[in-house]
Amino acid sequence: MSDDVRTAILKASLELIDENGLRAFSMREAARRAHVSHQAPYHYFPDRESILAELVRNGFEQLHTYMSAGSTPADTAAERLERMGEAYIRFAIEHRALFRLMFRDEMVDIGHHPEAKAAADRSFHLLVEAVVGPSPSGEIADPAPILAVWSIAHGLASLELEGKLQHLFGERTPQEWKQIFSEVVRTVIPARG
Amino acid sequence: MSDDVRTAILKASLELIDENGLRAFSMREAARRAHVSHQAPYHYFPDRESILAELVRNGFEQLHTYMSAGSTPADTAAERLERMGEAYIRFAIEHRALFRLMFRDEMVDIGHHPEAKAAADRSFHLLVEAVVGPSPSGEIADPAPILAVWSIAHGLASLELEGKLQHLFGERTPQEWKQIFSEVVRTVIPARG
DNA sequence: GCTGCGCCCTGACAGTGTCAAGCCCGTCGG
DNA sequence: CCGACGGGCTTGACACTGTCAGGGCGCAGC
Repeated sequence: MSDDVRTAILKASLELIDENGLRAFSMREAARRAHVSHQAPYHYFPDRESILAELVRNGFEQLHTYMSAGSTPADTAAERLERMGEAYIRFAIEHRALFRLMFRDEMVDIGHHPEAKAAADRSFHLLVEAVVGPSPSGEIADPAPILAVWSIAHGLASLELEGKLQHLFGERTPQEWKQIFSEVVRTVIPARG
Repeated sequence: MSDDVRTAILKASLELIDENGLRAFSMREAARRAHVSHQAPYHYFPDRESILAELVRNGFEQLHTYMSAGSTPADTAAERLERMGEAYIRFAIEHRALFRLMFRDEMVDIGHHPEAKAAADRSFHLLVEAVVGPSPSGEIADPAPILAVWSIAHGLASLELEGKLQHLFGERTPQEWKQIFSEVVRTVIPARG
């Protein structure tokens, strides 16, 4: 039964940040929405950051799903990269608050939360394989091409989420943005050796 | 005289985030460091966000200095872009907390602070000119090439600041990172038409 | 029948941003 | 010379936060 409370707290926490941004999350408000006392969350999580870390872990698992859905092995490497970049950006836009949380290390220091870190590593490994081909060993000889595709996707997603693009390029429909994103990704990705 | 208090509060605020991250900032602690009461800041700023907005404005002015220092008109366009990207990333690394603050719209909503927005726009205009050449009119026909160079620089800087690069690629010296950054920037930037 | 423990509660504390009100002192009009 | 005024800063209070301390209730096992 008690897992009900745990999942209710997580659900309430995610709703809070989805509805009103990262600053809207508080343990006491999450507890209120889960209809438990302000101390009940401490029975399942050692502290505030651990609640968020669980959301981050789930987030990276969802991101993994997005990215792997976009990469069927039959295609060329360039096409896979393009679809993976689009999937990364689509995830960011469809889960705005969660994406921000996943990359804000002053809110969740991933080094303190091994399960979240493991999930993040799995997503990252998907990207590495798409760039350099299947490589079971974790070693990365040349980071530059991997960084190039990751940076472009992450940079675009970040600038969009922080409102810099609407702000500077004017309002556009989501459809138009998708078009522009594709163009940018396609412009840049074939450039790596 | 009273400007002394104002600048002392700003100085204390910047020190706080520099020393212990964005979460370390509080009005009361900044007031304490400025040796004034916890309400003195309200005499100069309407609220907490306005203090941070002033830091953001100063930050964008510094970023503008970094970027324009890297673009002397005699060079080729590609070289200018490369140096500007490096300057952008160098600014981020030399002012980690400030850079984060400048791009966190849930901490400072730039739309509510016209002076900060104006400073941000000036930096942005520098980038636009470097990509499409001098264009006094604010109109941007094709956002894709501008977005490409901005995203790569912003993505690299963000991933570095959030600790994702050390974390996944291992520890490297700042010198090595600079080398890798240059390589990435050079890989990507010539790719635009 | 007693003990222990999982599960959840109430209560308290220091810290926060912000509203309200007051105090000190230089300036200025009469 | 004196009284009102207002800029610059203060103390006090409020609701809210995360977290520590401790209690109570119901069930399992001895």
